[in-house]
Amino acid sequence: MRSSLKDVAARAGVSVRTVSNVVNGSASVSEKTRVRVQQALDELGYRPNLAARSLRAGRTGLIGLVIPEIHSPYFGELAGLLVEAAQRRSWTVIIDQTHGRADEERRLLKGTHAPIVDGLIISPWALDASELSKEAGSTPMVLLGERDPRQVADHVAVDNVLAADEATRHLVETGRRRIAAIGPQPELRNGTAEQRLTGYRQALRRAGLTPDPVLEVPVPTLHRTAGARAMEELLDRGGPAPDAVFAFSDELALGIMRTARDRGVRVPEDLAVVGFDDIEDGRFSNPSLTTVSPDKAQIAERALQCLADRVYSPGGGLKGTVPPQRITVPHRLVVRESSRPAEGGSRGAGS
Amino acid sequence: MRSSLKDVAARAGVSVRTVSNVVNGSASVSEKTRVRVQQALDELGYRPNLAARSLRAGRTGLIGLVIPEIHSPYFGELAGLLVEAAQRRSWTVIIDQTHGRADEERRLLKGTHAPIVDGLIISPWALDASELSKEAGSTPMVLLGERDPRQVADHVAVDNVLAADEATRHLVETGRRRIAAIGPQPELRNGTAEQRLTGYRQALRRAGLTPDPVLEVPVPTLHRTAGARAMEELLDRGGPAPDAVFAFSDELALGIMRTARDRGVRVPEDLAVVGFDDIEDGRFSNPSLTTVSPDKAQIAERALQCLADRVYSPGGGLKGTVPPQRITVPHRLVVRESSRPAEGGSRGAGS
DNA sequence: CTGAAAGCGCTAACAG
DNA sequence: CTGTTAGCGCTTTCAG
Repeated sequence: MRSSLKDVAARAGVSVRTVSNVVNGSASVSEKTRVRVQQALDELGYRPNLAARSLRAGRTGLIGLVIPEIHSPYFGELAGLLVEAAQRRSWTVIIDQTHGRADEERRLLKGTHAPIVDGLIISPWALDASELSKEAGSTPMVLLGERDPRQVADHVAVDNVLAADEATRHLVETGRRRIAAIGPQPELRNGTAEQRLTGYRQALRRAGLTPDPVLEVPVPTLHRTAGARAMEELLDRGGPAPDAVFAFSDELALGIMRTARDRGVRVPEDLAVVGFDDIEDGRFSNPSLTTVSPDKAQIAERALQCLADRVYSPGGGLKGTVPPQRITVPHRLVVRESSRPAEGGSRGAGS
Repeated sequence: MRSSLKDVAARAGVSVRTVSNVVNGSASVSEKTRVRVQQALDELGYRPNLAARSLRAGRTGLIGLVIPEIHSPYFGELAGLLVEAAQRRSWTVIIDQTHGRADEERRLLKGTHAPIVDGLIISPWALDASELSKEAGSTPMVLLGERDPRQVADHVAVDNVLAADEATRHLVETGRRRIAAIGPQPELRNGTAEQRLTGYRQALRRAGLTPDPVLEVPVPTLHRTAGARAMEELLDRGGPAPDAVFAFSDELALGIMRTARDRGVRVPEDLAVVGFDDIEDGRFSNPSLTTVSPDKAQIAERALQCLADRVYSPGGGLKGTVPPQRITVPHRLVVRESSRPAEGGSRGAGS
């Protein structure tokens, strides 16, 4: 059995109050007793009981991270960064996956963990912001990469329109003309794909090109398989082949490159490819992948900052007095082999 | 403010005891009062306070997952599966990363979360089993992929010696003779790399080949970069070039293939490559990667089963009466393009 | 079938 | 500077 404050107090011949003070440094304790108590603490291997502490404090020190899937490279990297940022603030992270399903998003917000976490960070796919905030009740919540017209919660995201515009412009500037967009997800309530589509079209128009619906290929998921399949579709449609693709995620892009290879389409000579997310695979793929790189560390840091602002402030709850924030995190375009102008072929390491 | 049992009781005009019974179905309640209480419950949107419940029960419903890094593809996939398996048992998972550092492994076991979790699943790199069990104290613990001569804790792992043997044999059978092993990690206390090396040598000897120390390249980590660097080293050493590589992880293998490409070494024609882990990237890489595929779902399931056996049994603690188990999970060799006999070239999808 | 009350371990208000 | 004690919300023993 683990020893409690009472046990330690008995052993040190002081009251629990004093022991508590020593443990937390909450009030001044005479050096003599402090040493004695510390010794008893060590001897008994005292560890505070978190449940009791939470019950008292009304806070658990846990925050929930709700994402579509842990094993996806993008969310995996993000989750890792969030766990570390949380650690710095003495928070512990509970991770849950929704697989992008509405019922799971709903369940995780209200049912399973809402009562136990101090706050939530969620990357929603199926639910829109107002429904999310309804489910979350009064638990402070930060949305990742979600559009929220009515501003009901805090947001942290890159400027998706701008980023997609830059990616597309890069393709235009390297001489591409039939630029496809693989990644729109009409069924999702998440605005991300929509924003990237907007940026893509915007860049085309600015370059004097007309967006062609045939070149906009929707996908059911952002996985490699979906990318591979979408590319097959695109090639099978007949008509003039695309000479570039802007993929809404790196995973899609990797699937696209796989299909290209299977069909004898050379990347980047015949087809330039740009992805989004800057996952590690893309740095080592063959060819290496040009991509939009969001500052993930900053996403993690700012999201936690938002939560902290609410959890530790009096009127901080979601329905409290702290106004919802919209935080835009920087991104940059990383050019690698998959979109290099066709001069040196595909051989050779990227810089 | 969230409503408590007392609030509900007051509203329904009954005692807290009765409300508690309705919530938990723990004793029989007359239909009439049950309905009345249920109504009060709904009206107030009652949610049990987990902290209080844990304080009472002495259990938190949380389990800790301690892995080197969340964002690695292998651990990401495993973490996802564990979270789901835990959900089925009404457990919630806390994930922490050690980056393979001894101090982090120690800290996470004893300091930060040990007091709050009901059990631990750990994939150790830096600490050996007996030190781990010392740090964990009496918290039930399951080790993933770790050798433990003194059997101080439960284990779940594939048969690494056998798996490495099979992978190497496959290379021998497709006509390779100078087979390198990239992945030994002498500094790590984790026995995994060592076991894979044993299996590799064993297969070579059985085929009448003599293990050559020059072909055994140690690595500092299991990342792509380390693989790329190790391959460069191997090629720069001079002497006859290897015609195959057994990499101790898929990530290493992907780095190796990257270097091969940069150096003009064709895979699989000039160099066959086999990895370990069966991560998703390997299915979409160019060429696709032959690998040893451990049954990850079963690893997750069995690990949780072990924990459940201890947490829910009277003498179940780590130092209790339940004897430590050693569970071996199945694996299979998945042959893809990277090790195909050099006949059809690298073009064409793998089956 | 239901009520009263003890107590899980901790913190903090109140005394001394 | 330190002891005493109430009470966080819940489960459960003991009565009725």
